[in-house]
Amino acid sequence: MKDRSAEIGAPGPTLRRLALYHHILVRLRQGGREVVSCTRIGQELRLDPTQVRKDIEATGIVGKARIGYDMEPLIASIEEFLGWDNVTEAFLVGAGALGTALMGYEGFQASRLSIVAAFDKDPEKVGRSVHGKEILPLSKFQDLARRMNVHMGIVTVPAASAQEVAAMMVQGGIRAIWNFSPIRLETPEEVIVEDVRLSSSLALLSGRLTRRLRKEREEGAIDDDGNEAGSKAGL
Amino acid sequence: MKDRSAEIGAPGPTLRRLALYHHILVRLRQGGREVVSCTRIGQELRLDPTQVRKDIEATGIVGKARIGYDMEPLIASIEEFLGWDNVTEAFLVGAGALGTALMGYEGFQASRLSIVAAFDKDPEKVGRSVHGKEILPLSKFQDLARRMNVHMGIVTVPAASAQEVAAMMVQGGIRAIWNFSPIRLETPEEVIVEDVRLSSSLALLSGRLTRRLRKEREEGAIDDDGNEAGSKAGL
DNA sequence: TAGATTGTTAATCGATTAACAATC
DNA sequence: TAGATTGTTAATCGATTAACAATC
Repeated sequence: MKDRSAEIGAPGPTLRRLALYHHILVRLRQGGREVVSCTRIGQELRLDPTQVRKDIEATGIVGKARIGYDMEPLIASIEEFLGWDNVTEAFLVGAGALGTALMGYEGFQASRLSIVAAFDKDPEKVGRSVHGKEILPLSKFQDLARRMNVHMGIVTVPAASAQEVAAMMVQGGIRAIWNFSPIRLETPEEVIVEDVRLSSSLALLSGRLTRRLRKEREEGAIDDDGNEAGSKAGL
Repeated sequence: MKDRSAEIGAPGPTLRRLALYHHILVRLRQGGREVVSCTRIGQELRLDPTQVRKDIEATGIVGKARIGYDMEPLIASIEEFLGWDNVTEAFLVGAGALGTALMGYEGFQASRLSIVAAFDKDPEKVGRSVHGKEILPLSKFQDLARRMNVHMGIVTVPAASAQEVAAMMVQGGIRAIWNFSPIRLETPEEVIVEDVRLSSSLALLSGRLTRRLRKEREEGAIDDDGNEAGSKAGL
């Protein structure tokens, strides 16, 4: 009865891990490997083999007991499940540092993401070309998105304009938004939003680092004449 | 007895959300607001107020029943908890598209992250300057990191060299690594690693988008002479 | 055959959400 | 005072991990 509507097909953590498996499998295939077990994949990523199995099961493929999975069908199955079997075309809005980087990023080959156009509201930027693609004015977004049947939008504008850009994307028929801004986008439920929150990621890292360093400083400061009192037996 | 060692102070989700709260609070403060309740923060982010309260509680601050929290101490408390009360200096390795973008990224002001130097192994890049900072050769990393007491490293090199770079960082005394490569870094347990997996994030988005579009196409294809049979009452 | 691995069900774990007394 | 909100404990939920039969 409950339909969160975000949960299509598989839970988020599974989708995310499948991308990691894919990366490893492609590497193993290059090394000439033709079969692979969940145990093996789990070793590479330090994940529980049962978890790997469940994730792979979600893609619908069946393996062979005692052997594992045939490499080619497994990779194909993951690619189909992630939509990486065909090119996904996307429009990017916000040709700043981050947007420009994404346009030139080499890491999207596996996913076959193709950023086919970039838009910016800054007249200074419009007309310039980034990684071989001309930056277009925002006014052309909606018409082009519909005509070219582009369903994915990438938001790399500052927080202040992100909501406005998202609304425009929805108007242009965009169905999935990759959001690099730090705000929560309000969108109709038929639109899928995935947030990349760099500041949250950094918060985790800096929060833990700070606490660790503070703690060590405190421990080291018990004795203040150079002896590091709090440290465990030196390794 | 169990010490996962990653769980210092607060669970990951809490740290991540605190960054979101911080962003909203700063905005509300700019608007002149002097107190704020968890209910209010929750509304902005569509989060359960109880969850917001628990997260805030983790920072150690106490509020006032019926009122909420005083804005200034609350922001200060979050900043202290995340280590955002002081500048964190970081070294970045890999001056490609992504690395360059991070160096010029405007979104790090709140966290007071300062990327003080960038390194690259490509002699072509070494010596050039990016956003006002000269790119240095990898060979200088360890010595500089120790001399300047830099504890955070940012990895924006391709997968193939990421492990090698991480090892070098550890050797240079780096204690926290922000990893943008798609591989799992092997590091001693005193090093904190936070992965930003763009391909996993994209997998989630493209996987769901693909399944949704495929499903709609199937539904729409029941009747193939132009009537969109599967669609719900048009809005 | 022996044993590693799949497929699947059950138990555990941790995070989220609900409930409610205390309070200003 | 009334009622919104904090602080805190209990219940729920979903994801991870463990257990184990089937199998090649």
